[in-house]
Amino acid sequence: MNDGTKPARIKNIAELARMAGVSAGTVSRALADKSLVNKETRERIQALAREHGFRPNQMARRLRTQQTGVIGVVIPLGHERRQHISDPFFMTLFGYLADELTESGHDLMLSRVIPGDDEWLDRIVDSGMLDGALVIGQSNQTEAIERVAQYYKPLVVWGSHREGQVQCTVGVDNAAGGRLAAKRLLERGARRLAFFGDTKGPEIADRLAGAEQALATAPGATLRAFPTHLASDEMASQIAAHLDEIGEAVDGIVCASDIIAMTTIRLLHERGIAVPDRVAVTGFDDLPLSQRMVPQLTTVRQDIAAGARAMVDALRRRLAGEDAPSIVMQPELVLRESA
Amino acid sequence: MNDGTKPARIKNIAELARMAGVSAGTVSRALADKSLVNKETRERIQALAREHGFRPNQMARRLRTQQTGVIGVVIPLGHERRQHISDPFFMTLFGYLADELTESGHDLMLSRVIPGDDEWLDRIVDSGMLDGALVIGQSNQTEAIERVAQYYKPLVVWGSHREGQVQCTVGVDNAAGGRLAAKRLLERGARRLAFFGDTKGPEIADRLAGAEQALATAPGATLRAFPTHLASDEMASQIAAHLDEIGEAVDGIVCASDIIAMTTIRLLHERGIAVPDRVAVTGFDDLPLSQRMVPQLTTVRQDIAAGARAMVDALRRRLAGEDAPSIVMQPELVLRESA
DNA sequence: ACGTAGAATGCAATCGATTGCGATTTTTGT
DNA sequence: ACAAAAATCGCAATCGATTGCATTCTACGT
Repeated sequence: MNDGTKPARIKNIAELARMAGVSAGTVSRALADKSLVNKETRERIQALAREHGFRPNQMARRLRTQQTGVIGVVIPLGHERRQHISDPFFMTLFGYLADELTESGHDLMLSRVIPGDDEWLDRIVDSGMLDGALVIGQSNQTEAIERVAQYYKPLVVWGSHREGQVQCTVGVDNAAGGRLAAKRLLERGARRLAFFGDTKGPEIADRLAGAEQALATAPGATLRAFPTHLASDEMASQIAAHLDEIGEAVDGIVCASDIIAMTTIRLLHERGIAVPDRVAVTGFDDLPLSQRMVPQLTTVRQDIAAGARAMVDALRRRLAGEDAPSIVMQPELVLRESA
Repeated sequence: MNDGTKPARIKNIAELARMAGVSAGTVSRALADKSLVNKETRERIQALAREHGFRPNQMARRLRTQQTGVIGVVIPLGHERRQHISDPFFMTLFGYLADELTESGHDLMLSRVIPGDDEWLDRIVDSGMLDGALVIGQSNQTEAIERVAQYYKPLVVWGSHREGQVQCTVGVDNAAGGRLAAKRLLERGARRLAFFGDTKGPEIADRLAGAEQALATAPGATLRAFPTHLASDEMASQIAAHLDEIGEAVDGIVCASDIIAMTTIRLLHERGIAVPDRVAVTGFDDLPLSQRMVPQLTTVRQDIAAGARAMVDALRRRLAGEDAPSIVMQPELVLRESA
């Protein structure tokens, strides 16, 4: 700004080397601060680089060193095309993952998946741009993931763990979570339950299965499942339709996510149906917003921060060549006002 | 699976070339599906590649072609270190950006910024890994961004536009938004206003300034600003402290974000203070959740999807060498229940 | 049968940084 | 003062794909 001689832009190490009167190799070593090169020249070169704002080309460095420092975060959109990525749960998990990964010096590349393609994950992990990959949610792509997991080690998946599975998953016991929610409703005296959620992916399917198991303890109780999307616009109208169909016939609703629960409560409120007095509602996830709403949400807590830590930890181990096993976390019922 | 001869893993184009009995160059062209190579050999090579699951190394391709197909999305954490990234507004914007960018065939790399460093943005844009960069929020880093914008063209920033600024920004007119919110409260009859928000970044500062301007139209009205963080944990206790300090002395609150508004309403509810009857509250952003809460939030709408589109559009123009100007969108007051 | 347009492929340079190894200089030991 | 050890530094190969240019081969016209 204050001196007219703006330093010429340097485009590569060779050029800097010429300016400094040394070889490219020396510059490379100097910039890496290796003790192999003389302290004085090292500092001189570093100063020169700083002065000209030179930074070595990462692409070349990565090609040569064969490691990228980049972790891929992949969100499969098997069903529900749009807006999935805006889902607060994924976003929150993603945020924590970003925190953890940047902390350990990794960059982070986001990929959404083009549905209808069979080799999406292969393409991502074989691209040679990634040191490892994190898959957020299995959607309906469990087999595709399983296939890749057989040959690609540094891969960790958020989702349900099935017996005999090769892929390393981190997630809560969704069935247990479903049981907790339904049990709570039954204990409050509800007998005619509904389940709102899309069971095409294994995770939500497990939650429904858990809720059904809980019924066994309460003779005469019933449960009916209503497919409900996560994409926010359709969700509201779908839920409205469900509520109309249900009428007075339900006194407890197990929702597959906090967002569904939130919308359900709002729609019940519009219809003048008191929550939890006439109908009790449970959520799933325990997002931050669930304690900020009115009424506060009774929900099944997944510890997202802990989950993110576990995923990154497992990935780190796998990057180091160890063999990290799957982790199944136990969900926890958080009692608040809605049920 | 059904045949024991698992195809050997191919690691580069040269190897595939040897197998196919052609040169590396031909393989490269065949994989790129160039008509320059004979249709038969082309298909033979493609089939061979598919069979062995070979995919060319992106790092090498990018080094050679000098373009990465990757757009950096940068979130500066000038103040408020932790959890900023989990802020729903940023996350929502980020989600839309991801949608837009993947749609146009770009990958997307996320970087959070190490505060206290002066050259964070230089490091990112000079790394040679990015075709362009999107900065989400200026925080208190406006000067650093401005400096980089002077030499790095493919850069678009979400935030406030100032006169004479080089950086290309996309954002709403925050002052106008602040005016809208305050005006609404005043029209409802409120006279003693409060503003909840952290004015260290230019965006929130503009909102406060706008609210103050609106006071001029209402003689005798007052406004007091209370610094309020966005990071969710401290926010609640800060707001609680503000409410205690305020007591009965306030009848309208302009909140700098929907999240702040949501928490404020919840805390007012706990204290038995009716919203909007005793105290009216406005939000800012119009996040999806603001229409899902009880009471629904009266808020200043930023069209996040349109903003994301505008950012990507400006970036695309800049990548093509054109000179896209800043965009200031007009905010819109959404009347619902809270004010 | 011969020259030549045109199609198909090979050759080798290139992108920019890293690094093993050898060459040169400086320092140390006696 | 001389040999040996240590400190510096340069050379050149390497990572893997792309691409301009040269070369070979085929086919066609006359």
